[in-house]
Amino acid sequence: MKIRSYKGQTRMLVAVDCIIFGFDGNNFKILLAQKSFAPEKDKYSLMGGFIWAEETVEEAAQRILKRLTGLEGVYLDQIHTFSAPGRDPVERTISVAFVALIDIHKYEKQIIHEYNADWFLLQDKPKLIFDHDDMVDTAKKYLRYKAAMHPLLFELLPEKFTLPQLQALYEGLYETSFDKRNFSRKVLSAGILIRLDEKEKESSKKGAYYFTLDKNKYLNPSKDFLNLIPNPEKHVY
Amino acid sequence: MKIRSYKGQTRMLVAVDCIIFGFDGNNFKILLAQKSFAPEKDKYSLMGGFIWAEETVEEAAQRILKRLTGLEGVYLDQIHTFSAPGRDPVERTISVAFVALIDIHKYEKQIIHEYNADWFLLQDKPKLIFDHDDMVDTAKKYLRYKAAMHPLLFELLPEKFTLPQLQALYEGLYETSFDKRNFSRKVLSAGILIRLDEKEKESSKKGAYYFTLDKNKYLNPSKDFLNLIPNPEKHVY
DNA sequence: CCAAAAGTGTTAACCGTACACCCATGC
DNA sequence: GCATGGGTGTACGGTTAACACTTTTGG
Repeated sequence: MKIRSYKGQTRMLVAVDCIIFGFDGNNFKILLAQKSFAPEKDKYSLMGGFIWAEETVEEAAQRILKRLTGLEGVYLDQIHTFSAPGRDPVERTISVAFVALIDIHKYEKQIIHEYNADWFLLQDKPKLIFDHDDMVDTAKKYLRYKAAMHPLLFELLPEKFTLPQLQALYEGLYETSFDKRNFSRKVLSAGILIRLDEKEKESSKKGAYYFTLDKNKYLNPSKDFLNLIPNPEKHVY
Repeated sequence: MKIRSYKGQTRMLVAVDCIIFGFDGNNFKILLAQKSFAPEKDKYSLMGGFIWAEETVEEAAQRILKRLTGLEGVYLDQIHTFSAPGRDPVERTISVAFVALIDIHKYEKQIIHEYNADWFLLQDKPKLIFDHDDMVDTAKKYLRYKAAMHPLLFELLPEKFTLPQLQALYEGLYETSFDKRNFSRKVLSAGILIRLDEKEKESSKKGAYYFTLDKNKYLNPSKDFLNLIPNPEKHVY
């Protein structure tokens, strides 16, 4: 007997939802969409959508990000699949959650209004529909966990950035503050930054040197572990 | 306009697959099932199944483990969702992969033959159907990654175990060997083990003390990070 | 000249690793 | 009594973290 079909099994909708993080220089932000139709009209949700018949969940997430930000090749990590039977009251839907990290300056303008989307401070985002608040919690934990050892937060910064900006980014994620001498020594000893001659002069009289990522070393890291966070057990999970 | 249904979207099957690890005292093993029906007859696969209409993927994984091992409350981590459109040639199926850690001595007997299941040495498992080899690779990486900092490998050992057994377990996972003096100092300083008076005398004349987990401290770890692996960057990812 | 932020060096504590010998027992 | 595996302590080196002053320049 050859099985050519799986009879009697339940088919269901499969969606992806993206927790899109940005950093404005001082605070972590998250991109949320306001639903324009019932039954969730005016409520906020993550950016998401159903997956199509001929694409993977990763492709679906990239497609949705392209549509909402105009951006291709966004940094994406699949983090968890949410499957409670009642999570979408309309119809059973499984959702695969992704963390997306984008440079907030590049995409800010095109998005807002076009899709009813808005950046929110992570700490005062509105309550979201379905289990999207759980997804955001999971994403925050994931990001803290992974960033303690992997250099992925650079995805949130522009091409050129200063050490004080980078430090503010880490301090924002872990809601703590670091000694700047130790921080700069550590991050520079990782050997993935190149100092430019140019200085950023907006936020101080003296000006801070711009740095840029050494793409070779970043993409082929000899040492994937950064350890920028002292005492990770204080902050991670 | 109220939306009461999602029209025009593709419904699909959702499955779970479990990468079930065991440790026989010397080697890591993995539990595989031999398919008894076409079109994959005689080929090996992971333990899995479709999820039902009224359960989460976690519940489905527990249900399948209960059926195949008789065991409830097995240690389970959701690791990744596999969604390539052609991964199951019969019909499009999304699969959520789980790592399961079980005490091989407890469940060995009931399983074998009942479900055409068998333990294989991880290093010489047969080729598996679909993308199950990818799942096993992902699971191995996940386990190395997580075990470097979290005390989860105890799930693979019986109630009572010796330090040499515990060390062999870690050495097996990372395919390396550790200095036993450093290893025992580290693991004991974590404060989650209780030494019993009893000794294990099978594998040596002198006998090795049995230890057991301090459940309180294990379940409410003050310090979740073990750091049993020196130079994690050598071994992890 | 003063305020504000950037940049830089030293020291002490701790952690990680290497390393070697004695112990207990069954044969 | 000897072979086998179990158990233990020390010392060195590297890493981490704590700490304060000088530099630059716009106003």
